[in-house]
Amino acid sequence: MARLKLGTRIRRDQIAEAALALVAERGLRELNVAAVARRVGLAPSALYRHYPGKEAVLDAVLERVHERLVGIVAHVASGPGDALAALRRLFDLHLALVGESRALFPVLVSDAFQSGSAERRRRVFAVVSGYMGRVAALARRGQREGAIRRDVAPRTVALMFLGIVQPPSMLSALSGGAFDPRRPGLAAWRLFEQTLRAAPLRARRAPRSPRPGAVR
Amino acid sequence: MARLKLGTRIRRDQIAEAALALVAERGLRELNVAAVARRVGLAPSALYRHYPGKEAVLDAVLERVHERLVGIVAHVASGPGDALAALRRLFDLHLALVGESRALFPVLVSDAFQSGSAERRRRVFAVVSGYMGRVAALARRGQREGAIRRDVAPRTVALMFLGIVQPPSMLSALSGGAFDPRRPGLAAWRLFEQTLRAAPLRARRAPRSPRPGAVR
DNA sequence: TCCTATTGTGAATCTGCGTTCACAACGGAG
DNA sequence: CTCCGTTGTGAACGCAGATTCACAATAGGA
Repeated sequence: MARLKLGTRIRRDQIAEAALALVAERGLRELNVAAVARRVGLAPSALYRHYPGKEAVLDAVLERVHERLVGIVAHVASGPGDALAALRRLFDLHLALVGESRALFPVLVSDAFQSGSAERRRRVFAVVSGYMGRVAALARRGQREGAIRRDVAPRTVALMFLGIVQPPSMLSALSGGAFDPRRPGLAAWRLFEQTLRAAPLRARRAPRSPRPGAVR
Repeated sequence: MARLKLGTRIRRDQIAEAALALVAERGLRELNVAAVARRVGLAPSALYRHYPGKEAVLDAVLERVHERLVGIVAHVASGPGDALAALRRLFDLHLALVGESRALFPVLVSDAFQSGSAERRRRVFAVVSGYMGRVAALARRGQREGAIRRDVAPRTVALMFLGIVQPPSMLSALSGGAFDPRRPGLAAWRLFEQTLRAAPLRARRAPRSPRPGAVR
């Protein structure tokens, strides 16, 4: 083994990064301490100098995914155009991520389903709802800008956004890449986008009355 | 242990049923041969008289879930009303199932993500796309009936349907029941339903020309 | 009733994996 | 240069769970 000695701050980073990459490349099944250690260039036992155990490593991975998701939304939101354009970019980014990282996000959610630990489920739940909260905020901005109809709750928009992204991702990951999520995903996206825009056009005719079809 | 001796046909059924129930109640983590055998009233070793191994049991469970899904769609499709009403019932059934069976379906999908076996992934993929195919067929019927707009590919409808159902299910399962999928799910559904109905009304004005907003 | 294939049992085995431990090597502070 | 806390190592331990095996009990036909 490499006899290099590094500070624990650096090692923690390396280990989390290696674990993240392993999950992305080979799935959670392959995530054992031995594999992570090998990837970093350490003996398995060395890992315990920097993390109390495997669970803690997984927590660190989850934390990274969380940061990544938050970062992506922030990046997309700060780009040009209205909120709807930002959502579209988010959609593209999401599908691209699935292609290169083997549905890392669904994989972590999957783990939460199986892990007996209620604590881990709570954490994953927090990450997902945090993400949805940010998407909802983007939707709210879109409503203020007039790009998105106002008779839909921002949370509903976020939920549906997730619904547009998730199934294509899932199918792509399940098929091992044989199923290309771009095409069917895009069709669903177009319909979604069209739906989000639709109402304001009609709303101009009857500006005030809360129409019976309103969704809240 | 119960000294009862039964034919292998019956035992296979019992074992698959017990495994299915275990997954639904406690998740995949708890699905070990010992637990399954205990539930059937057998010693763990007896299980191997009827299945070659644990993998085969899981396959049988997947098969049952497949049958159940197909059955649900068939049941819903044979009910009263148009295809849109049937889809609505399917939506309700799905959410109800999540409540009582701890997101059995996502759990199996989750397993496929983690299982190294490409064979299992293929099987789960087949089940999911089979299900989607049937939903698409329902959507096609809806288009023939005039209940669903015709400028959307049936497969896109099926994909979006899955997208409407999946996120609420996931959040509910993750939160351990604290998150009630009914309310936000229903809001998304209403928007979805409204979207599916919308176009034909506008199409009457310009019956022929493939409008630019058409989604295929 | 007896016989035999089938089904059931408990103990033993095997394996993968997380974790611990006693000891060695490193590297910066003094 | 020396010392000591930090980091790294290989071997060993413990455990959980799948699988095997030699043997016992059962059921149904001859």
